[in-house]
Amino acid sequence: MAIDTTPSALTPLSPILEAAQECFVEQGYHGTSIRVIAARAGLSVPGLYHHYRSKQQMLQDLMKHAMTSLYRQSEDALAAAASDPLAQFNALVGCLVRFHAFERAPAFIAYSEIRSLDEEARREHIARRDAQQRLMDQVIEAGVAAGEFSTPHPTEASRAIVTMCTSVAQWYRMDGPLTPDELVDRYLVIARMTIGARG
Amino acid sequence: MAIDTTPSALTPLSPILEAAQECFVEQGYHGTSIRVIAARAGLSVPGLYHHYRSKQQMLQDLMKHAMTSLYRQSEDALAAAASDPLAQFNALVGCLVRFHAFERAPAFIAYSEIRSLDEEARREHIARRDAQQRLMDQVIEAGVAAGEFSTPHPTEASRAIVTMCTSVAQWYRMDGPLTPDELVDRYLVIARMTIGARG
Amino acid sequence: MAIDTTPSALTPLSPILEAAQECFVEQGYHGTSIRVIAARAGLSVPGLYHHYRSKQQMLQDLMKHAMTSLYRQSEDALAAAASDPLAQFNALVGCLVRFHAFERAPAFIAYSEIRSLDEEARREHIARRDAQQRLMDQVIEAGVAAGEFSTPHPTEASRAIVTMCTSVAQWYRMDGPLTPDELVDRYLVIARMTIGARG
Amino acid sequence: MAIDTTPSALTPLSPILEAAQECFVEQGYHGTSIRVIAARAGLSVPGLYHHYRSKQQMLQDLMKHAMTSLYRQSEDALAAAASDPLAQFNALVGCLVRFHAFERAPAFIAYSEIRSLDEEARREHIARRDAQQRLMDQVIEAGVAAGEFSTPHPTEASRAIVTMCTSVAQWYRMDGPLTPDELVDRYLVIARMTIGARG
DNA sequence: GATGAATGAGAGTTCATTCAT
DNA sequence: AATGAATGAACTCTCATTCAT
Repeated sequence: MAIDTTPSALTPLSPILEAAQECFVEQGYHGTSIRVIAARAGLSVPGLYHHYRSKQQMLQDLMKHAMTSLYRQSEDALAAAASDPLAQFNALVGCLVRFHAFERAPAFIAYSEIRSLDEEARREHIARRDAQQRLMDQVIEAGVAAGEFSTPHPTEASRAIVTMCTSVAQWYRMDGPLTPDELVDRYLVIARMTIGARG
Repeated sequence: MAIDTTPSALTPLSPILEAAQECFVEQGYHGTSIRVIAARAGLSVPGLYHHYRSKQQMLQDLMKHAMTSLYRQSEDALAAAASDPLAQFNALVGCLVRFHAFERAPAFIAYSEIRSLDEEARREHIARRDAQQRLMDQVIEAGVAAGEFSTPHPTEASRAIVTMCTSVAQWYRMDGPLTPDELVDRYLVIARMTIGARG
Repeated sequence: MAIDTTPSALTPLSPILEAAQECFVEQGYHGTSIRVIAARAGLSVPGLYHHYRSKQQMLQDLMKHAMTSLYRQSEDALAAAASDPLAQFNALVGCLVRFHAFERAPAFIAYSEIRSLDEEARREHIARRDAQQRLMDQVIEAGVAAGEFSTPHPTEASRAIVTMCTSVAQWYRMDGPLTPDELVDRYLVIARMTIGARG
Repeated sequence: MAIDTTPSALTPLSPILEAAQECFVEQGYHGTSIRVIAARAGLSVPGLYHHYRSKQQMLQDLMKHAMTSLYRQSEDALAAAASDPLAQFNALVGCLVRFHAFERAPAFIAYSEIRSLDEEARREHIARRDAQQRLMDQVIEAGVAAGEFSTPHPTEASRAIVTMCTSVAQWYRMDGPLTPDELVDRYLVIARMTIGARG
């Protein structure tokens, strides 16, 4: 089974957002000061404010960028795969694992800084997260309906699988013992067992 | 299969730590000020310092309390269960799910505030977390060695299972659609499939 | 005619408000930084915030203190005077002149920083200012009704008289050529002519 | 007595100064940022600096323009009037009232932002203000010397009358209950009473 | 055992101003 | 003539922490 592990071509961030992203990963949103973001980006503080209205704005831009990127990649992966449930499942799990392995920083922030978002942005973010979860829910439901998957608890299994993929962002290192391809292969095997995929 | 879902008897926290815990869950360590902890605990700020050396101290106490509680409960659950791999696995997964369902706040902090710990405390915390992970690793390895579990990737499966249990702390509500017993039942089913437990 | 020019016993301000008041007079509200208030009061910046919620709060306290003091003194002066229109008029003008001569700083701020007040405080302040103006309006109306005052334009005369008294705060110096008694005497003469008081 | 209430033909301000003037009236000099002036004038910030050296420069230009306009109008009004004291007094008071009614913004700034001027500009401004006051002083002194005015305190009366005229800028509205002509008429009556003009 | 008062340091943000283009 | 981008300094305000009482 040939799996495309080409690094996902995430549209690049501005140097400022890149700096903010690194800081948020390392210290968290509230643990990061505007001053260290500016220093990391090689600008003065007002130089930074020339481009972004506030620290909160940077966080919102980062979160939106991460979630829409993941969603788009997921849609693309599903569209490119065969339409049978197992192929769809493989495509989606592969996409999730790759995203969280290759794009660790945005992926990490996307679920660790939800509470740091202002109310409205938080609502929007959660809506995006739920839409992302629904992609997996639907693929699994389709597989169960087709008799391809045998899990008795599709909803919980769906959540469990998304969670295990998401958590890759917390520990995976490209220079660690597992190549990206190996990582994806193993997670596909595990995920298929979790839902009781045939074969 | 009778599963004990008695709320785990976690040794109670001081009112101050209880207040700090709630704040850390809602706003994060860096997003929480000493003043709001004091207010929540019904004390003055110096009153709080009379009991705890610093905000960092509170975090360390909370993290240690959470991790040692979980570890002790895990040991107890394993000791109380039959010694065959499946029983041990069931006991450990059940313990994890229950802990993260009943003790959401400490469980949530235990993995969301790692980076907020001072260096030494962080090292200790990570050591505890790894020890906790090793419990699952060992149970799964034993099952695989005994031919009871069929997963080809025990290490990754172990991590995946711990992760799915841990994530319960993020969404489970006692007043939601699933009773604790149902929750544990379903996660046991899913986890056993994930490792390919026999039967 | 014996006029009591005892310095009005304005309830004293806290050292912080005293400092803020001086700064606001010299530099204006927006031209005054919290730091210079703190320095003038002999405190650190947070020391100042321990007592007052914000710079705006200091301004509001000062404005309210000034306006209520003036109003109370006006009421007292009117109550202590004979009830005939001229006596009432003399009492009120004398009170106004004395207040703006002795309490130059609060008096000056009370009309120079209205636009610096937050919306609600501004509404309240204007209500107090209007109530103060109404005291003069009523005294003059009574004198006109009684045939004691002959001005054909009581409303405008009332405003003009209050204004001329108010403006004393802008130039009068206790160590200047006019003693307070002389000042009051002259303004009484002028004000009585303005409304065409009999005799 | 025919009073000319033609709106005083103040030489027009540049759009930038016009914008600055409005801002200074609404927020004060220190409460106004260069950015909001630029926005109001429909220019970029550097575009604004192309025309004016600094915010202080704008203020100085505005203040000088206001004071010289008022002085020139006063001279013109005095020159156009008959030479007897009452006619001169009427002309000057009428001019003052009209200026402060028609040119509220410059008039308001001219006395509310004195302390915001740099030292040298402040000295010049105060000299202009004193010269303006002297016009009134002289007219009143002449009337007293001629036995036309009976005030025993010409200096204070002069200040009081200028103040009452000046304060028109703070409250008069062209769309309010008083037409400009009525306003001028009433203030003339009041002012003449204040100095005890004959007849 | 508890608190009102205080503080140095630093938070996010905006200031007036300049410069390369 | 005009602007996007940049900056040092300063803004209001809050931080974690301490100390005299």
